[in-house]
Amino acid sequence: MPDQEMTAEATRDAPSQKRLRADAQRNRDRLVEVAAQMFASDGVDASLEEIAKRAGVGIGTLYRHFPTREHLVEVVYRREVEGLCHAAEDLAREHPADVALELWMQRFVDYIATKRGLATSLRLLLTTNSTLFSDTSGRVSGAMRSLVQAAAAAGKIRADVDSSDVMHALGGIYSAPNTPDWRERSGRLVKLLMDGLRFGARG
Amino acid sequence: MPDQEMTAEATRDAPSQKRLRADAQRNRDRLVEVAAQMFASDGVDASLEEIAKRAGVGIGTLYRHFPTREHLVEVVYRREVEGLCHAAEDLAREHPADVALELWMQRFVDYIATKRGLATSLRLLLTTNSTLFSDTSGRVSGAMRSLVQAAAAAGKIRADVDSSDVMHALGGIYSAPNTPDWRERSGRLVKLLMDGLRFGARG
DNA sequence: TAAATAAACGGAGGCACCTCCGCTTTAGTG
DNA sequence: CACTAAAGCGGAGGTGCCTCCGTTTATTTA
Repeated sequence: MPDQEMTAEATRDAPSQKRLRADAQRNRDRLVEVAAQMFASDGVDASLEEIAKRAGVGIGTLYRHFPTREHLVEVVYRREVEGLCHAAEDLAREHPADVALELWMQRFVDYIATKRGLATSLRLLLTTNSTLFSDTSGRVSGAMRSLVQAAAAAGKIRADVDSSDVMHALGGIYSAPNTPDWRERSGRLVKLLMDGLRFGARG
Repeated sequence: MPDQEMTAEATRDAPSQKRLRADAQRNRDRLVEVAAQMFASDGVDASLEEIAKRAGVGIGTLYRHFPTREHLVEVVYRREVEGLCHAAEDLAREHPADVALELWMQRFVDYIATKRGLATSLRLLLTTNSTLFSDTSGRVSGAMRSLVQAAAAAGKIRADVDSSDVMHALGGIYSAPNTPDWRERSGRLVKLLMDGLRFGARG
């Protein structure tokens, strides 16, 4: 068996599959956009009919583009990761290396917040569609690595740390309970971590 | 935190929780009975309304007893395991040790068949409610162990095998694809295994 | 045995899911 | 442009989920 299922390949902005008609593309984009908001605010069980309505399309259109809820979740998730990785590049361009790293980590917290919301649905996806996990976690840690290395090379943070250590330090965010003050606590954790990283930097 | 959630404790026939009113107990039993059949034939996504109807109760009654689909699945699953373990004792009493073992393994195949049907829903349960898994897998392998040891002691099968090896041999059944002829193939596997076990027995 | 009360019942109703197919729009072609 | 085939749209409708609450029934008490 050459490839098993071909679940939801097209990441959309790369026209890898087939050129969509302009209106179809527009609708699809809006759906993903709205779904991302809804999933973030209401959890993955957000009503698909509501998503369709807010995107200004019929429920049929939603289902044509995303045959199951999981398809939609996957696309949103990939988009989230994509955004996170892009942000790393942009931040690196526009800020001093250590600031870029800090801002990115704050953004990472947002990302985790989304991911927690998606958790239940993702659990299913990640066991089924295991490439999804390796794909994305690889990309994310890659982004972090380049930020850390850049900051270290610029002397903005100490040189004796490995990006995987930093990643590991952020791990605390995952395991922390989902309390209402989770967001603030995580923010403080990032600041603290940055202090630790800056301490003893040569720059 | 002493105990986390207390999900669906009462296994029913042990009045561990609270004495139910006679009619309530009757309805509950019927629901579980019907659900077991329906899950087996239609998969875990069987319609709950249909289950209620066939059990001759209203949908409200079903939901009072089992607030979520998962609760119902869990009870059915536990009941399945219970039955399997009881069967081990009964068979051991009524048949020569090796025959008992063989019959039980055939029954084990049926059990797996159910479990596969339940797989999707169970996956969720088994990650959430981890005691469920350790509970049941312990009980099952315990039942198998006593059958194997009895047969070995009686000289009906060779003595140089461990029950965990037999368990492991049955593992092939799990991983085998879910083809239509799965049942027959599994049946033959059991026979084959028994031949292997009997070979060289002193009895 | 009759009355009182707590427990259980059941199904209507509201909401979400998803399919199906007649209608509309787009992107080519002459 | 006008025309047409293909692509896309959308929402009605059938089904299942789950809650809520007025009605029924088992059990207790007198």
